[in-house]
Amino acid sequence: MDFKPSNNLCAQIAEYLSTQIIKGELKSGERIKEAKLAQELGVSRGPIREALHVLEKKRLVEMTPRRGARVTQMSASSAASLYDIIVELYGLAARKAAENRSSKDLQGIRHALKRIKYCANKGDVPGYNDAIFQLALVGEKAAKNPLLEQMLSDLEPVTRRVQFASLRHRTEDLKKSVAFFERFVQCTEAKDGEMACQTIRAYTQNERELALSNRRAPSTGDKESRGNLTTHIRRGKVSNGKNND
Amino acid sequence: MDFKPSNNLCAQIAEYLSTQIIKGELKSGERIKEAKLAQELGVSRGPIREALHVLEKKRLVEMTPRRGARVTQMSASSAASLYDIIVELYGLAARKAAENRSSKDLQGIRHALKRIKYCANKGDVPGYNDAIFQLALVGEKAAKNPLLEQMLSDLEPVTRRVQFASLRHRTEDLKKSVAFFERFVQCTEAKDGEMACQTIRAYTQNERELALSNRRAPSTGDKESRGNLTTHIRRGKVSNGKNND
DNA sequence: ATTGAAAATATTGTCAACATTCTACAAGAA
DNA sequence: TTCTTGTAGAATGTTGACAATATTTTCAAT
Repeated sequence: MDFKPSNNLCAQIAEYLSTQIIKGELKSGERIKEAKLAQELGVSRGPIREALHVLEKKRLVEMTPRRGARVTQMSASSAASLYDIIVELYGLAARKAAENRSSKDLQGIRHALKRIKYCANKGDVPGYNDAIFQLALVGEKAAKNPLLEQMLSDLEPVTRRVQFASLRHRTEDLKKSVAFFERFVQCTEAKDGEMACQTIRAYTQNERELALSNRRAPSTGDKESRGNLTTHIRRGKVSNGKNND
Repeated sequence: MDFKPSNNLCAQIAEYLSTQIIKGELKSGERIKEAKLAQELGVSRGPIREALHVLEKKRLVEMTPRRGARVTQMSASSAASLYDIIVELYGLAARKAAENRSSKDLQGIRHALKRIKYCANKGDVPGYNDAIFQLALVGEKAAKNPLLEQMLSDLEPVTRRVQFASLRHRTEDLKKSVAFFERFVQCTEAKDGEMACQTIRAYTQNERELALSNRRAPSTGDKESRGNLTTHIRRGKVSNGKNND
């Protein structure tokens, strides 16, 4: 029922940059110059600046006072750090979700599971990824912990980035993951928080191993060679083509 | 060795507002108007805006697109949410700290413990609180997980706010906490991560009970009655008194 | 050729003004 | 009286310009 304000120029810019960083088109450690970006996007430096702050909050860029913004470095160790944390946080979320879920939450969870299975069978990896985050979303809502929900959603871009950087997700991996999710949903139906927590922890640990074992090229680029962008972001009704994220 | 750039006007403003919110001088749900603040502090709206974004990242204010910024609401349930999370996160930090600490880290940890005991014996509650966060700081560093370190330090203001909102910390509570910390340091010396984790989890759970049982008045103020401020923040070399945080 | 300082350039920090949108209050009709 | 609607005021979003600072380049001296 809540329509997007859809006006925030800075939110649009943040979204745009976020995608660029996750997909690796902006490389680790690459510098982001406000003036240049402003000119390229056809906006002023104010919104750019705010967008960079948003990305800093999501840990996709790092800003140093008089030194500007750089894309956050993604190493194997930082990926390990991330997984150490989300093992705990997703585990907590799973426990709380199983304990506190309403019947309506359960519906949403079952629906998300169905979608995951569908994509896994089809071998649709991007769809599968989106479905996973969809399940995470409804699960977080079911956990009835707003702060946790916010923290995990703040962490989502980094997680996506790590996942994108690892060329995993062969069909067999997908099938294995589906088993975890099925068990999680069973626990949630039974309101068995402890078991749900263990299941999701095991799943996340498994993800961790997969992500750490096969990673893409380091891509620690310092040069600013990146696909020249022609998509100018304008306020108003322009470039609102994709609203589903 | 790293001196603060210490120039950031917006960082100073954020620090100032942060204190105001933690101490309850800016009440829950109170609206923060950019123009008014800018005039009061004698600066432009730009830095105010950025400071508000920083506070949003630290979850002390909430910003809605065309609706401005408000001080985040602090209820009993949000305090519970917070503790659910930091039980996990501090537990993880404790385990990693015990496992990965260097001997130099151990020195810092022992030093912090000594300070905690000193303040607890003197009954110096503010000093005790600072000492606790000092221990947390060196512990987080010892854990060798930069992301965790950052997340916990982002969470510190909210934690301080919750602690301030609960009028606990009778001397007996302090003593009890000290016992936890002593055990934690023993575990860290022995590099027993599992035991360190359990200890800190138990401590945090205990803190949670204390914080939730005795809380101050709700203070859900909507009126803008607040001590008029005369401390003008200026850029340059003014108000650089404290560099150690 | 190398090193150092100083000028030149580039980039971020800050400001004041304009544009847009929300809120509140009042006036009028049912 | 109560609900709707229009207008005035206030607050935020955005912009371009100026100031302060970091980085790079240039040039001279060893």
